[in-house]
Amino acid sequence: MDNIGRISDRILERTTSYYHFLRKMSIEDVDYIPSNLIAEKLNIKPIQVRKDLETIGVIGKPKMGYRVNNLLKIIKDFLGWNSINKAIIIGCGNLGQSLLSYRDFKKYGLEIVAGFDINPEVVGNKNGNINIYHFSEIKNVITDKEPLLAILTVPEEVAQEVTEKLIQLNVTVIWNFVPVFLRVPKCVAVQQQDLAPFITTLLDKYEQIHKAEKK
Amino acid sequence: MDNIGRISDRILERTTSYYHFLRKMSIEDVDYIPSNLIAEKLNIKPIQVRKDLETIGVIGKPKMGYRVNNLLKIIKDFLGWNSINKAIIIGCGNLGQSLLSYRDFKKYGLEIVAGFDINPEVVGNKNGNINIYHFSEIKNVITDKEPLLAILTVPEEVAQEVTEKLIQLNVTVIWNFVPVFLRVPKCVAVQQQDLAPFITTLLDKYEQIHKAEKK
DNA sequence: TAGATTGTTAATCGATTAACAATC
DNA sequence: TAGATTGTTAATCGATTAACAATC
Repeated sequence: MDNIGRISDRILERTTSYYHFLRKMSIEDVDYIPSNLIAEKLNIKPIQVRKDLETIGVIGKPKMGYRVNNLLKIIKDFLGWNSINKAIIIGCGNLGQSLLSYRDFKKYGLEIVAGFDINPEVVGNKNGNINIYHFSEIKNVITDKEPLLAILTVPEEVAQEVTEKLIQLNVTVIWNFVPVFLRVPKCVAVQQQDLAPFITTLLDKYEQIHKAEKK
Repeated sequence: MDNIGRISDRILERTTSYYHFLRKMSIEDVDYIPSNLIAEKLNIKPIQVRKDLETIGVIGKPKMGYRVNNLLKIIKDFLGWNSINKAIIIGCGNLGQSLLSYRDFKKYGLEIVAGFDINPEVVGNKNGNINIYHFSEIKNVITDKEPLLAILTVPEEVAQEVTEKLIQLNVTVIWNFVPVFLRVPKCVAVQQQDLAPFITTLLDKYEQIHKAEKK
């Protein structure tokens, strides 16, 4: 998490996929792995793997490849998975609940410390050991828990309003799962989490394969 | 959905965000909008907006900008949101259920036609009007409904096994929400849906803003 | 007509790939 | 030593940005 700073999204994505693949290799007790094997499995070029690993700061051994466990350690560090940041979830409907109960966020540097909703059927419940508070209590909970970021999973109609409340309470890092455009000042970091483009990408991949087969 | 075919992910993402923003403008009865206004709101350069719109195939009017409703129509078509593809969801735990109940997939070209699980508490239930079947029935249901793609939301341990079953049943388009590396033949289109890199990106954005403020 | 904004052509920048020398 | 694979330096490619002419 040091030398990040305008690292391209593409490297981050590839690095995450290296991680998943290497974890598999580690479980299978593979000790060293060469770039061309990683590349082959992930369907990219070996030179790209080597370039990425260079960026990440891994050193390999000629003739051997890279040490799997070393790689895993450095990747985790590079992706910031070794430091934990506190998050709250606003909106505990279906999606909010499923993120609340996703235990693995901790692996990826995130700890969910509270949920919020206004539905009386949900408020007061616990998901694991995470309390779901009424949204009106948000000020106190934020003062208490000091979360760095908020995950937004509210209905479209209230997304903007909730965002403004968050900013007012000094939560300026927002992971927005609502498919809606948020107006925020420049000091606020918003990550728009939209599933829609992935559907298009996936169907496009399918068409490409289809086309190639016909030839 | 015509001239797609190796359109970059970056354009798809930006186009989706144009869509959300323009929908807002449309609701506010804005008729024409110039590229520099879109750019300003989305924090990018006007020339990039114009280049993207050119790629998408929109024609604007000098001095006026682009007609919002026309833009929305063309973007929807470009992103393939006007044709509907059938999908099944494998694994109806928390995440699977929340995807099942996400009614808006239809807007983005996807219709969920069935869910599958092995948990007796879940099998036989309905989510909206979508049945959840036992995984053992998958062959019949696929024959019946003919889905193009499968959404994978199963536990890590069984992801590979389930994938192989799907391929065997000729479902070769897979949207994988399981943070695990899948081995598949080249004729299968997999979209790895990993949330982890977005956390890193978001925290990175935050740090960049922080750094900039200090100066 | 003058001014604003598009659309096109060219320049720049960054990311990917290639070539090859270094090293185990 | 010979061979395989890394790491480095250079070439290519694609995406972004700039400059400006076309047009309403």
